[in-house]
Amino acid sequence: MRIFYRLLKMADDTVKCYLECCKSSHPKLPLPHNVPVIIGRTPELGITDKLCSRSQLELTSNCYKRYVLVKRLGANTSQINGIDIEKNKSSRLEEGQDLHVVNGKFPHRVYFTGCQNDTKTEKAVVPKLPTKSTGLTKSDLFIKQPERKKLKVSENKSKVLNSKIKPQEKFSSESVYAFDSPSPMSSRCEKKAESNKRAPTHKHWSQGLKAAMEDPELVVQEDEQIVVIKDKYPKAKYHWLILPKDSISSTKNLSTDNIELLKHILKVGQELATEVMDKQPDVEFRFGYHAVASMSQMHMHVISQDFQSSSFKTKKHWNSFTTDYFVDATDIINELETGGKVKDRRTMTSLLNEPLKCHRCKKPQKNIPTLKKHIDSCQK
DNA sequence: GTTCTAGAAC
DNA sequence: GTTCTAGAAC
Repeated sequence: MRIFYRLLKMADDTVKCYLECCKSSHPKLPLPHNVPVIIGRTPELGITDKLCSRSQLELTSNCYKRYVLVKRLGANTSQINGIDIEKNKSSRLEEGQDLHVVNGKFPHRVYFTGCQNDTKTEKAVVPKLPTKSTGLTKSDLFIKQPERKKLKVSENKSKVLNSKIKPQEKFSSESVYAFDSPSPMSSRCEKKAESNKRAPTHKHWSQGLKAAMEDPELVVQEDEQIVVIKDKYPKAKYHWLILPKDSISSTKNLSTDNIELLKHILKVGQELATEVMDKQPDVEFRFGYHAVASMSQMHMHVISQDFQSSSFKTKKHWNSFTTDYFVDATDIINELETGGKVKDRRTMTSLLNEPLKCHRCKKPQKNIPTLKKHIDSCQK
């Protein structure tokens, strides 16, 4: 037991957790290890939206295991990576995941710093805990936020990094979707964490696209609004993803403000497809979004309809691109233009278990190998 | 999202 | 026996 408490103390001494506003609307908020911190419609967070409860969420960090438990107390929904948190239930929030405090608004993230000796973190003195015994208020938790580094702005002109479009069968075997961007921890602490299997330093797999967006091996084109990447596991001869540079975790968080962006994404996708079809008129493309995407950071698929790829392996792969689970980009745009929001499609996940059938002739298929043979020859 | 693998299906 | 899949783990 003593060892257990010593380990907990070590975690508390060396790793600190902070809640950061993605829009920099307020200073970062320390989340002391294992101490529930309540956030909501308070002056400290700058949230005035009445749909947000004053006690919307209870956050309890685990600095040792590097995650935060998020319990929803408020009546309206909160989301982690676009997925609703049920009332009075706790969901796990990991570094890099998006936490929307209410109704897809007020994006925040958590991060963990390394040790106290780390020069990047030494200014971030963790205040005393907001317990009744300390008598401190929530505002006591706020501290001065270091100035953010300005990001480089891309050139205005669309930049084609790899204009020669080839079928996507020869990708690097490097793990592109594994998190590999710089950690805020110092190298000394990285080594320390690396040696501790129970304190993983990598981000959740669902954050892999964000790293992929910065990988020159994958990026084929970009402009000031979007990035086009090759899908690392293409499900057809041609399969790209187009992602906005602004942080938008899923289609569910879209508003009418994003209509022009969505039209731009579609236009870029259509131009890519046209480049292929000019040389191969028989190649067909679709442009769309998964009803419920697994990977964070909204992305539109540009995918040829041959489905000839060694990465296409499962019923889920097939149904995600050939049933209504694949939502045409034009449908998403229309929904925003007519209703101001995107339909909630969470119930559509059942489509992923539908029996296999050919997307052209609709003939049922026994299994994946049979389906693959069939679609190679089916002309409808 | 992928990988791995036990057990079902053949 | 081999092939295939679904679900757990990551």
